[in-house]
Amino acid sequence: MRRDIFQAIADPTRRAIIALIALQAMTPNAIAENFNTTRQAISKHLRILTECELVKQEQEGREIYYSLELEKMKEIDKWLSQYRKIWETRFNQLDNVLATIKKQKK
Amino acid sequence: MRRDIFQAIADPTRRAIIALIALQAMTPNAIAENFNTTRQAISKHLRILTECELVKQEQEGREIYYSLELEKMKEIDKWLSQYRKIWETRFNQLDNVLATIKKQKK
DNA sequence: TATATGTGCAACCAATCAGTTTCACAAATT
DNA sequence: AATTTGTGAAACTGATTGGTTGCACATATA
Repeated sequence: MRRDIFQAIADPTRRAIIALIALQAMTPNAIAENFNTTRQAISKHLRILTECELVKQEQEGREIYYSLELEKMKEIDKWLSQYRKIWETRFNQLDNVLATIKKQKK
Repeated sequence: MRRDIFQAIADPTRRAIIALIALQAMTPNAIAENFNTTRQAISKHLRILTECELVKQEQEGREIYYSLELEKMKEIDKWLSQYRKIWETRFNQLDNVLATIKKQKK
């Protein structure tokens, strides 16, 4: 099933999961311990995150380790970059204005 | 009303609105012309975007101009930066590995 | 082999969401 | 003064969401 990354990161619990598994892979049970919900609710969140490939799984015996797929996070960065370009340009323009003012003062 | 930015950008129509008004302020009518929905639906999206301060309004007679609040977009960038840090570190680590391999070849 | 453990899936439910239609109202135009 | 134009708000609707409970099933452990 296709999934939208932006819709995936819209939920605060899912963002917290992402933060948790960013540095080390974790099992659903271990992840669920950090939240005030059932294991099944976390399992559903993990399914959504996996479906949009923000998270990958690795089976190890009966345990499944979930970890962050950083490559996919870059897609958000890519989307954001078009706006970053704008605010950097505006910042430079402001910089020029300030430089001009400074010059005129001299 | 408080609003979550991530929930606001989850909707594809709202992301399209953001893209539209990123470079120039626009009225709801002008924005709605670009979509296949009613003006009222766009009005609702604009309300949500305004509530989380991703978008600001400027009244001009009976017209209201909506434009992007770049400052707020930076909050997404800030959230993303913790993960950018990780992928940059990993990239450098990979870089070191490659450098070592290259050295050994010599 | 019997039991415990780790996990995903399906069915259900209340809440929220995105959209429509209808209305209200102020500012511009005739 | 009457009409048109630009807009937001309210009420309603079907779809989606996040959560729960109950179940199934494979892998460990006793």
